[in-house]
Amino acid sequence: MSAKNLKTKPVTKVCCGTARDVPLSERDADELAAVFAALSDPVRLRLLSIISSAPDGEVCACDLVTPIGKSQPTVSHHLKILFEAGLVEREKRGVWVWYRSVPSGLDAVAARLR
Amino acid sequence: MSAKNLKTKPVTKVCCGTARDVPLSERDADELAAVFAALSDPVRLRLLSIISSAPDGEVCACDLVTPIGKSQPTVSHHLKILFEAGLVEREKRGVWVWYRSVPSGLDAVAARLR
DNA sequence: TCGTCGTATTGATATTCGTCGATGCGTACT
DNA sequence: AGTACGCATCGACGAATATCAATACGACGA
Repeated sequence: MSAKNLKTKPVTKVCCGTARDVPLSERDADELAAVFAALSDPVRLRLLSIISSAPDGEVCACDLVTPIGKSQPTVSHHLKILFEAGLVEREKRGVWVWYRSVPSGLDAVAARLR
Repeated sequence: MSAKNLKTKPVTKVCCGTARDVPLSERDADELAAVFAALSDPVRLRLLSIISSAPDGEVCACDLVTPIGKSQPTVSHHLKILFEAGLVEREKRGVWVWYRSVPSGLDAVAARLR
């Protein structure tokens, strides 16, 4: 027997609830999970951290390989994942590619945790 | 040649910085990544959502299998991951196990995104 | 038009992860 | 004791992921 029968039926709120008042739809859960997946790797968190803490707000990809301590293809791979998740943006200037963080990307995630 | 040489050297702040002023250490990155990994699955996000939005603040595990639409071992597996990440707590009462969300767990994560 | 340099992509491999059937464990009821 | 039920664990399998060497792509300079 389900324990649900031992309690009064929960009242469904119609509108104006916060994120914690109504369960996530499967679609929303998929989208949120995709962003969290992009944040679930220590290398990507460190990349994002280095980029976000840059004095100029941007970092050349060439300056990311050494501090991360992984191969260039690996760093490029992680940067691509961050980019596709909307957490960083990139701009090619000459031979170099410069990465900037997208604050609204993190803010959107943080907002859904409250 | 590194692009770093084309710019003035960044000034290192000594204290009182926010999370975005100083890059994450590898240890911190590992810890943060572990929590994000727990949040990177749609099933776990829906479980957390259902538990957080419960009127009584707690949900019996027996009432989580059907809405999730996965097998009982799978749901149990995901609940274990949420538990070990410090995102939910559990209490066994008789035959049933009741799950509650741990708001401070999510708050700690949200705080590190700002 | 070469050759060089920075970056992205490809291919391959080892590891991790999500899922479920089967099983074990503990509790409650008869 | 014996049965039934809820939950966790185990074992196995397919899928996804992190990593790197090799290579391709583009832009610059000689």
